[in-house]
Amino acid sequence: MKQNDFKDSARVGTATHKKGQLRVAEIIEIASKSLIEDGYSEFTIRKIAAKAKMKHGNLQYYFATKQDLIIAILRDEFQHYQSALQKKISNTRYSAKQKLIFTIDYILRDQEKQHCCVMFWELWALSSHEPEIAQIMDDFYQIYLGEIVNLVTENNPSLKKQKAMKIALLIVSMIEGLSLFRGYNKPRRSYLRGIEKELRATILMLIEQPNNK
Amino acid sequence: MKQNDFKDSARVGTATHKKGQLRVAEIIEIASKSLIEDGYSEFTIRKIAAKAKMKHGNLQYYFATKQDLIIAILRDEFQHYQSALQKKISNTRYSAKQKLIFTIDYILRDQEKQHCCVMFWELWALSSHEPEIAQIMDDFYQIYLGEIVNLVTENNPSLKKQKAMKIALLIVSMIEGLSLFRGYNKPRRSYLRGIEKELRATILMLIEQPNNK
DNA sequence: TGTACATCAGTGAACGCGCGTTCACTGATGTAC
DNA sequence: TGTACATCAGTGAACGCGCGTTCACTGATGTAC
Repeated sequence: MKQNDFKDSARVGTATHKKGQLRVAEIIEIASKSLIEDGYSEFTIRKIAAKAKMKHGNLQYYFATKQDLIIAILRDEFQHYQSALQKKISNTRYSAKQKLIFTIDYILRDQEKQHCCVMFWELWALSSHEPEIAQIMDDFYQIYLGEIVNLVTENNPSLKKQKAMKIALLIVSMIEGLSLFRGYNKPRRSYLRGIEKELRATILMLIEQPNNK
Repeated sequence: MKQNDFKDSARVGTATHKKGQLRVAEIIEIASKSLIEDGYSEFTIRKIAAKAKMKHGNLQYYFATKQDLIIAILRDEFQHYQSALQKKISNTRYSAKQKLIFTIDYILRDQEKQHCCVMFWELWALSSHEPEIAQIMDDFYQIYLGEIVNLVTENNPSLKKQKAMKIALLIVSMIEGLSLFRGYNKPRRSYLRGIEKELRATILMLIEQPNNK
């Protein structure tokens, strides 16, 4: 069997043996780190192979094209965010309000990390020219929004569904937009001091408003 | 005089004669269009020169390096946004509240355009690895925020400065974040219907809250 | 436990290509007199 | 108005480089008997 039969199959990046699986995970980790730290213009098969201390021919045994690799990274990354978020929210030890606050705080803490910020910013930019990446982005935000909608209705059951979704959308927009100002490496301006408290208060205000639809 | 004396000077992209100035403007326009439509990975000196129907040697007479060109595009672009915004806001025919609403609506309308969306998304991504671009981004948002702070305090003079700035920051974050959901080419989900009205109401609610700092 | 064999993992070399940049040169344009 | 000359604008060819991808091949590993 010639190697490019492998490429043509849907099994790209999905090794069957343990060694291969570890290798795939290793490549994804190193490649995503490289993307974050060096930026997309330094994101090349050859540079990543070098960082992973392997020949680039070998890297391409696992990921036949550069596109396959970047897709794999993003899929992996946002699956992690998704499950971390869901795990946080499904924790039943807390009241609805506590869960809301804890979730916001968790996202805000994550948002300060280089890895998280840059990954999202790259996702947003890449999605405008790569349909497959746009799909990953859409999938992620549908789930993210869905979780926030649940938190919103749990905190104010009187809200109609459409209203709750709009509120959730504004909350998520506000949080994502905030990353542009308080994310990694952004200047620490005075008005950022206590912005988290202000954000929490605004979110609660949004949720607790009477359903005047 | 050798040509690269020109490159070394600070006059890159600033032709002295009319013909050269027109050429610079033409290049910037074509290059920014190219960046928006084809994406950053297609953004090369040679491709842009071809689109401008000139030899790439000639393009490099005006912009000595690729970096110079992208910087010039972004500077030019965000200067336009800035002056358009300021022009909108400095219009004194309207009341404070009208100005606020009109400004929000103006930004939201702009946000639906491919050019605007993609330009911002590229800016956000590029700024995390290019200090000079990070500077352009910071400059722009400082002015943007400043204008919104003015609108906020005009609409509620009782707000203390730090509070007004926090409110402005949340407003801008919410608007910028919304571009991820209602921007160019994003799926038209049902909860997006009327989100503009919801946003306006939320912004007014934020501004009109008593100063309980 | 040993062995034969299929598949997996890794190597090394080559390919053609487009890239950014340099540079000597030419032709066009503006300006000083 | 004409002319000489400096500067501006544009050409064409070349450079070395790193890129993504291909492929024949080898060595390592797992599995069936």
